[in-house]
Amino acid sequence: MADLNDIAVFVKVAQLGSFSRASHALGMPVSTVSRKVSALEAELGVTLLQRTTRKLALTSQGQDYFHECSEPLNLLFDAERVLTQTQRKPEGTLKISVPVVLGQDPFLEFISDFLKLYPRIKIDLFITNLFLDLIAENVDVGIRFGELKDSTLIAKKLGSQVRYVVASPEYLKDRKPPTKPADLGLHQCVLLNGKNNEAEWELLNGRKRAEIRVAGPISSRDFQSVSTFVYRGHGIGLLPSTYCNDKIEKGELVRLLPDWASRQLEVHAVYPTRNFLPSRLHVFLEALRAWKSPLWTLP
Amino acid sequence: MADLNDIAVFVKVAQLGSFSRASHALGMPVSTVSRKVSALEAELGVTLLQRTTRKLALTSQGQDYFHECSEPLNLLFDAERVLTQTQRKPEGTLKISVPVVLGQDPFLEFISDFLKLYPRIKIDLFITNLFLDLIAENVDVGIRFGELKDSTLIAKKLGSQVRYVVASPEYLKDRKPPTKPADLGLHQCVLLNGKNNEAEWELLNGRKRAEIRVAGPISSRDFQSVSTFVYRGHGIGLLPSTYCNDKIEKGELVRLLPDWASRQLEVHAVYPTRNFLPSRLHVFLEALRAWKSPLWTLP
DNA sequence: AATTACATTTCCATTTATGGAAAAATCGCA
DNA sequence: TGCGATTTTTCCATAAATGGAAATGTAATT
Repeated sequence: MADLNDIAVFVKVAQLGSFSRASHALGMPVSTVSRKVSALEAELGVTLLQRTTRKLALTSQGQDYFHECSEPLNLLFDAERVLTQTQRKPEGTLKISVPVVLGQDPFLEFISDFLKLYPRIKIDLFITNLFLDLIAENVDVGIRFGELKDSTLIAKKLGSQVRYVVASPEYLKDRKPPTKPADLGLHQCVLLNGKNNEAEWELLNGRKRAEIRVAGPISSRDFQSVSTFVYRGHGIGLLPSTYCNDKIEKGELVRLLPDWASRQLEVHAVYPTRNFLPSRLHVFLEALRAWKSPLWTLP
Repeated sequence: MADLNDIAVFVKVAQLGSFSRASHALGMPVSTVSRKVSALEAELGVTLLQRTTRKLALTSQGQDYFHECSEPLNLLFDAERVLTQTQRKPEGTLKISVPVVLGQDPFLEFISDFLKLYPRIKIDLFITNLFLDLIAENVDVGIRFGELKDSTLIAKKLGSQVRYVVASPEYLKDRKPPTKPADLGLHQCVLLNGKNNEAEWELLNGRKRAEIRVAGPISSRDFQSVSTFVYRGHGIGLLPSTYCNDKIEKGELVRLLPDWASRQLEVHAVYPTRNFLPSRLHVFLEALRAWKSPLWTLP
């Protein structure tokens, strides 16, 4: 196939009816314009332009070819303009994947505020605990708790989360509080993502580690629900510190086994490697970094 | 603007989902494909392809850009295919300009035969004695009698024409035949393109030249008509030898002043300079060269 | 877990394209 | 008719692109 840049040059010459004017318009020397048009004619085996040093006319084939090529070239130019404009402006669709625990008012409010700040951005939100291959699923960014698996993604740390063993005074009123982790097995617990309303809790105390099988009457998939049931005395919970600290201070919750806590989880925003970050992703990451989430503490 | 060839390469990679397959399809080394796609991304400031050495996926912007560019590139490819196909096959429209004297059955029959031979060719015929600028008027080919003026045209000699002074025996029956050119002024003459039924005839006899003002009752614009009136005894005519020789041999016409004749006119096919002759023009010129025209003798 | 196969990226010698200047040609004006 | 202005074409030193080989990295297989 002919050199596409030569075609664009030819079209510009045909439009302006002059090699000189075309060279000005294209920002290239007249000698280059001349050579490229001649090269195109040679490649096609067709005379497109009838020319002397002072006169220029399209041959009938040149006219046909010019008409056939003008529109596609305009479309290509438009495609580039739209692409680069979108890239530079915070606009377009962001596909975001977050775990179910984030699918709550605090995060939804954050998203709402973000969209009010950037009205040209659209959000396509996946709230799932399933592992998503961000590249294959064409997801722009995900939020991940805990260890990261996919090393081809870029990770930006958002914060960290530690969880405490807590219960309401009401729950504890008629009960003997646990004095060691194993005692939890004797208690009703409110679970996050329990299986058959059972779960394994891993607790650390310095170098000491305990794994306890716990059970309870209620299991839910997000900390909002879980914490509400804990607050209302339905059992002991293992809640992020951000859900507890205020209430513990106010006496509305009691921290149990205070020397023990969950393993500290790192929270990251992850996204596929890109040489050029779209503006919309860039501003989203910045907003995310600044957000005081109830689910993690800032670094 | 981005390098259009880079765009075409990107589109092929996106289509085939592989640099290697794209390099085979495009007949270029994989290193070139890689570099061109990277160059395009750099120029646009956008990551179009998400890639590891084993995985390739379009970013959402890459997908959009791919969809925007596929159709225009196909259109450009089609335009080239149509152009080069038309160039190689005898098809398309031929614009032909001929003087009025050719606008007769013999030439029209020639054109008819030509079109039957090449049914895909179309003829746009100008029968005019006006001088046409072939380039400006986008005329493919013209037939010219006499000296050529436009040096930027290519001329192919078709033949030559000389005209004789003749009259029918019927006309001469009761008249004294002319014995020198000046005597023609005393006779009725049948004119070609006369003004007010008068014309100037230039006759040569070796180095001798005579210019005679002649007049007559009939003037017409083509040799078919003129010769018919001469045959029927309406006066003396200055007819192309090709119209006379047979009839002179048969005694149906009498050549007068046999030492004198018109200046010899060269007949050419002329067409604008072209580095690449369309097939349709090429075959037309060959047919014209081979045609035994009543208006000129072959070289 | 290690190795192999295969794909993409990078490097460098060679080839090709470019841009500026000069040559050539044409048209308009005096 | 001749000259000057302007445009296109050609030439050549320089810059950039290319293609092949090697390097790098990833995924599949053993």
